[in-house]
Amino acid sequence: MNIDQQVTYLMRGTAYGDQAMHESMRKELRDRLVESESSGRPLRVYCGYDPRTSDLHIGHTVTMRKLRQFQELGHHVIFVVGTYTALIGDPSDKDKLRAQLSPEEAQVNAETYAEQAFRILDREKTEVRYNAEWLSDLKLKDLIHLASNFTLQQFFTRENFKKRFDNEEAVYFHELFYAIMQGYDAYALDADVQVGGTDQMFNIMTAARKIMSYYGKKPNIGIILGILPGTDGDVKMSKSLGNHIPLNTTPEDMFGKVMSVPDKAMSSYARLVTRWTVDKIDKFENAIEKGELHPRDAKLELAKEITSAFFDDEKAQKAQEHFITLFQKKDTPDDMEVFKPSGEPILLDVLVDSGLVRSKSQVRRLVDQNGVKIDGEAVSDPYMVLTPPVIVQVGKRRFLRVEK
RNA sequence: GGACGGUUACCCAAGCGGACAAAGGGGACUGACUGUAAAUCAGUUGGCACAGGCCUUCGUUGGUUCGAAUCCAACACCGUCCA
Repeated sequence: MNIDQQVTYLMRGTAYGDQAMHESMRKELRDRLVESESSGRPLRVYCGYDPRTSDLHIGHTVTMRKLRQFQELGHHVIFVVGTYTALIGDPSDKDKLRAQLSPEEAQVNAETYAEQAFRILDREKTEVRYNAEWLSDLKLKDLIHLASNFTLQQFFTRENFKKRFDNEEAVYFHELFYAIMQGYDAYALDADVQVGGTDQMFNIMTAARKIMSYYGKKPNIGIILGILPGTDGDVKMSKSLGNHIPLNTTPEDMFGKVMSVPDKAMSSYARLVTRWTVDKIDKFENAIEKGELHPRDAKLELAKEITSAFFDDEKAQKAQEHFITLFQKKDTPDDMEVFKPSGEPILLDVLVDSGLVRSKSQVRRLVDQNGVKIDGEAVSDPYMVLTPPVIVQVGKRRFLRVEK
């Protein structure tokens, strides 16, 4: 790739919400890439991750994929685990105070976090750092100096703080440190580029750049990426909103969850979580728009790519077949859980004992709603005695093979 | 330190002595439909009991009352304002 192609590649999926800012970042990135090429010094690229959770979803991987791209182009990637910033909790994307995390919790999460990240990043080429390494050494006077770069007005023009302030909700003093600490990370790492979501705009574009200039460094370039919507297609993917696609799941589940994303969100998914090139994405979108590609087939393609990116081609292929048998042909899947009842195989007990349904009342409701099928036939009596081997289906996608 | 306000099911939130297993919304689940687990429409959403019914749940503990999510007291936690 030549420099301009690299710039296009690296700017893919970015969202600055402001054309001028986009242009200036594009230009700075280009200059820095040129400089790197002539000096032979790879750029130092980093992104920080909050170890608040260890259960990653594909929304978290948007930035990782971007880091991976830098890696492919030969730059140095630093994966920063915010063990120290986690003591505060990023207030950026919340209109509520976040719970603080103990150092022990943060550490445990951090390890599983990094482990999952290597499904995307090249382990050999990734430097993992914990920001406690440098932040815990800061003295009060350092903090005072750092803080002197910011005004309260800057913080309170940020929407999330302003909203809380106006609603007379608590805004804690320590929350203001978050941006400062993150800015210091960039300085301590001597970063050329910092990657983050649009919710990190202030932390990256204002805090980090200011602090770096303050210490006489060249400010880092912000690669601000769009936010991946959740499976509802509207709001940011997050576990607490229940619209997430976890990384630690089966290929079948991941495939199905992508299929359940509304059509309107397909383009965000294509840009943010696939390995497709800019060209490929353009073609993909055009084909849908012109009606050459059926939205259903487009989504199948998307789901397959995404599943394959996190697993592999073979598993993605299987997941797709599984999906088609189950939902398009409405057949039963090949592999399903097997349960061997201990006593008399009464339907009600089998469903509860096998863990397929939570309670007996729930089973009765499902039976009333025609939601329970035995070998494809809807059941009306929850007390019926099964004659194994038999296949019990609950709803559309829960199956159980009952054997003797 | 003072003055208020809050704590309700998975989440948000109404209820302010009996009609409360507790409105409404979100989520989730089921069915119909379809292009999919999309959209739309309908239903379900504490547990046990084949029904009547029983049991547990409205921050905690105690009290008032025939009867408490609702009233009182203490405690815990959360918040706002004043100092």
